[in-house]
Amino acid sequence: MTQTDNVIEDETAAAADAVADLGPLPGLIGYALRRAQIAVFQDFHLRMAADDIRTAQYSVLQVLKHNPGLRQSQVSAALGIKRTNFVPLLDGLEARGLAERRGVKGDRRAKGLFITPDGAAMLARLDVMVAAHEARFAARIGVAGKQQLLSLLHQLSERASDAEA
Amino acid sequence: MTQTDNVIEDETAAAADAVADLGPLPGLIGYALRRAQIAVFQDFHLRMAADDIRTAQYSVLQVLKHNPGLRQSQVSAALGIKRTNFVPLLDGLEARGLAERRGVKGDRRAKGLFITPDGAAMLARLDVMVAAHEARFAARIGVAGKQQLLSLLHQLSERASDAEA
DNA sequence: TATTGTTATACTCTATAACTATA
DNA sequence: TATAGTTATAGAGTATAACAATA
Repeated sequence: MTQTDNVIEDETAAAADAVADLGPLPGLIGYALRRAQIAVFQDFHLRMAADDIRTAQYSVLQVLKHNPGLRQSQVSAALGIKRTNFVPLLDGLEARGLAERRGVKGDRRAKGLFITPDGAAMLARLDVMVAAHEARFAARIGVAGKQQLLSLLHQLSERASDAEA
Repeated sequence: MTQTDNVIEDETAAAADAVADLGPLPGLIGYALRRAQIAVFQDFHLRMAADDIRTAQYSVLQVLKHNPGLRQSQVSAALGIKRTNFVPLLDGLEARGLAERRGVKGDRRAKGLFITPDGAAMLARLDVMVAAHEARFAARIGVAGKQQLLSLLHQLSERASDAEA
């Protein structure tokens, strides 16, 4: 019957551009950011699926490694995670023996967070995969391109000055 | 008594960098993308809050404007939204009189989507705010920086070639 | 049989209020 | 009275399975 020029059969991604006119969307920073983030995170999650680790969990392990004993609230704040949502996140890591809560001398309310030996071993393995993941995308834009990109992204996420509209 | 005025108690963002060592995270493309996307989308949502419009809704209105009569599945695919999740999204726009489903001649299963006059008027107003939003972030990185950024982001979200690892 | 739109459902992420035990 | 961690909960966003009508 109606045999339209149906080129791509990919249901979710990519097929987009060919089918419909997206208007001003591709020229918007936010739209391009979202698309790129989906592509990058998809690859990340695929590589981490075997170890059942998500981006937030990986980030927490990194912060614990670099800041042993930091208080729970400070860790969550450093990663932009609400302390209330951070509780079950850390529960999961602790239940798997990858992280640990310990008491803090001088303040019995607070808890200092630590990465366990098992967690450190896990993180070392993850870092290998993250390096491969990172290299994949760095290869697309080159070393100079990656530095340019990180610089631009950092400027976008910098706290807005009060002088701005 | 406790006069907690409208001063923003910045619990989540920004305070991060000073407190903790984030290790390799700031050097990762994915982490920088996520941070930038949060900053940009936060501004977008703040500006659109008064009109109760989200990014996905704005995107749909744009696609309907530029592709009147496109089938529902094609619109959702163009935006990377699963057709099953697209149903309630469009329901919302239709209930507000901003978009419309019409029958398609030749295929009584399909529905062609259209933006209504009210939707077009709404979109025109939104576009003014989106322009201001976009200008805010473009100002941070300059015109050349924005073009560089869009180019780099596009390269990252391009469909991976089979040649890649 | 396959496709279009739909319903139901579940899981993750994120956000708010309120509790506890300390300070 | 305020703070650190916690619980409960609700709302988005996103995922899969299955159905009815139609092709």
